[in-house]
Amino acid sequence: MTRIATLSESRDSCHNCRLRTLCLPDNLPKEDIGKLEGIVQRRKPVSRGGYLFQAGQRFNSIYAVRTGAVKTSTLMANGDEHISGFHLPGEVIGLDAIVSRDHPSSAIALETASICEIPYAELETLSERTPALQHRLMRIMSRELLAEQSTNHLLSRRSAEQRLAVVLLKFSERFADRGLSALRFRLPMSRLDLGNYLGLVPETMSRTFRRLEEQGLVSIAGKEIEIVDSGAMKALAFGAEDSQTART
Amino acid sequence: MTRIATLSESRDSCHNCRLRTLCLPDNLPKEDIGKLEGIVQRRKPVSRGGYLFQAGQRFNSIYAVRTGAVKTSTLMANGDEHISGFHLPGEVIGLDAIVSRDHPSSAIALETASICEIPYAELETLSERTPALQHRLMRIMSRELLAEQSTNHLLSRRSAEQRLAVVLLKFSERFADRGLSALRFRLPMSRLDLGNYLGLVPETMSRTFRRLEEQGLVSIAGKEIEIVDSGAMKALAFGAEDSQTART
DNA sequence: GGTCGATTTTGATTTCAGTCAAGTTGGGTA
DNA sequence: TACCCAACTTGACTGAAATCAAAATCGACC
Repeated sequence: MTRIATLSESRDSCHNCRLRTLCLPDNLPKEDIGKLEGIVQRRKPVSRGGYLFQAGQRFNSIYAVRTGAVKTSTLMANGDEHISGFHLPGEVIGLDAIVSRDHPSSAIALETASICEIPYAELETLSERTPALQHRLMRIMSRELLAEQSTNHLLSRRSAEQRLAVVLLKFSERFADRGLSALRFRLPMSRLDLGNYLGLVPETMSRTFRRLEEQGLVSIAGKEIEIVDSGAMKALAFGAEDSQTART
Repeated sequence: MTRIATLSESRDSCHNCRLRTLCLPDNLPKEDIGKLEGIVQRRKPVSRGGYLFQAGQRFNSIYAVRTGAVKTSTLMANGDEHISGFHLPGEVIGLDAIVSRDHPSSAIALETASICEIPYAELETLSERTPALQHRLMRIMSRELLAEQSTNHLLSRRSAEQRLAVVLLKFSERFADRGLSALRFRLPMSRLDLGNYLGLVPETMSRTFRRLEEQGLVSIAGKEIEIVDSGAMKALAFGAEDSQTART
C-alpha cells in the first residue's frame, strides 16, 4: 500500500485539478489539500461498462470521478436493477457504504472514466487531524442527502414529463457547473438507464422525449440534448400543476 | 448560551438514555458520551402539530427525538407539502441543513415529543477533538443516505400495495429496534401524511389498507396495525413480481 | 461496408391509481 | 350529550403510464 509519487501523479494533483472546487478539496487550506493528495490514488481509466466496485464487495475506499461518467446501481431481490444515481466529474461515490462493511451498490462506468480512489481508513485518520476536511466531508454528505430527498419528491408526485424536464434541467446545471454549456449537452447514459432511474419504462421515455420536443421545449438528436425554451422547461419542472401556466 | 446543569438534565443523561445505542452516543467511549452530554440541550416537550424548526429558518442545531414522533416536510414551489420522513425516538433530524445556511425542511411533532437539541457549531468543535464522535456522525449520515436510496427505489418501481407493505414492515422493524412489538403497533401519522410520503392519495391509501386486510396480511383498526402474516408481507414487499409467490 | 445485437420508436390495449363526488366515522370540546 | 370538523371510506369514472407486439435505427465489430 506504500505509494511512490510519479511525475504524472504529481502533475495530476488536486491543486491543479480543474474540478478542485466541486470535489473534496473545495475550501480546504492549501496545506490540507497537500495532505489529501498524499492519500489519493489515481487509477488507470475504467472503460465503458467496467466496474469501479461491485455491490457486496468489501468497502475500502470512496471514489471521485475525474473524467467520464458513472452510474451506481443496486440489484434488487427479484433480480432487476435499480439505478440510484449518475455521477459526473468532481462527484464522490461510495459514501453509502461507510455504515456497513460492504458496498450496497455497484458503480459502473457509462463511458471511459478516470477515477481517484481515496482509501477510507486513511481519509478518516487524516480528517481526525484536519478539521477543514472533516467539515468538508459532512457538507458533502449533507448535500447528497438533500439530492436524494429531491429525487424522492420527483418520483413520488410528478408526471413523466415533469420527471424528464427536472432531470434534464439538473444535468444542464451540473454541466454548467463544470464549465460546459448549459443549453447543449450529451447525456452519458442510455434511455433505458435514465428511465430506470426515473421509474419509467423505455417506451414512456421515448414518447415523453417526443412530447417535450413537440412542445418546443427541447431538441433531441440521440443523446445530444438542446434546451430550446429554458423558461418553459422550468415552468413545467417546478411550479404549475395548473398546466395553463406551463402552456404560456 | 451558557448552560447550568439541573437535576432533571443529569438524570436524563445520554448515559442512562434507553435510546443510547440507536442515537448519537452509540459506540462512543464513556468519556466521549460525557463530552457530548455537555453540549446537548433538553428542551421542553413539543406538542402535536408544533414545530421543532421551520423551513427557511437559520440552521443552528440538529435534533434527536427522545419520545414521540416527528415528520419532516418541505413546502413545494406550487404550495403543496411533501413529507420527506417520519422520525422515531433515537433518530437525528436536521442533517440535510448542514450544507446550506438554512433548514430546507420543517420538522413537526406528530404527537407530543421530547427532543434533544445539539448545537451544531459545538458538535463540530467537539468532534474535532473526538474521533469516535466524528466517525459516528459519518456513519449516521451514511445510514440516512442508504435509507433515502431505498425510499427512492420504493417510489420508482413499486405498486401501492408494495409501498404500503414495505413501509409497514420498516415501521415494524423500527419499533422492534426500540424494544416494542414488531407485530402490533400504532402508526403515529395520519393516512394522509403516510400517503403523501408514499406518493399516494388518501383514497388509494384507504383501498390499499383494505386490500392488505382482505388478503389476510394485516389487521387494521384505525392507526393500530397488526401484522398477521409477516412472511406473506415480506414476499409482497420484496421478491415476487410473480404474484404467484405472494399468493402462497 | 456489411452484419448482428442492442437500443429506440411506434401503435394498440390494459391496468392501476388519480379524480370527483358523496357519505361515514371519530375525536375533541362546548 | 350533542355538535363539529377533520380524517377516512366508498363508488363511479378517467387518464397516464405500463404492457404487449413489432418495426426501425444505431453502433460496435468483423
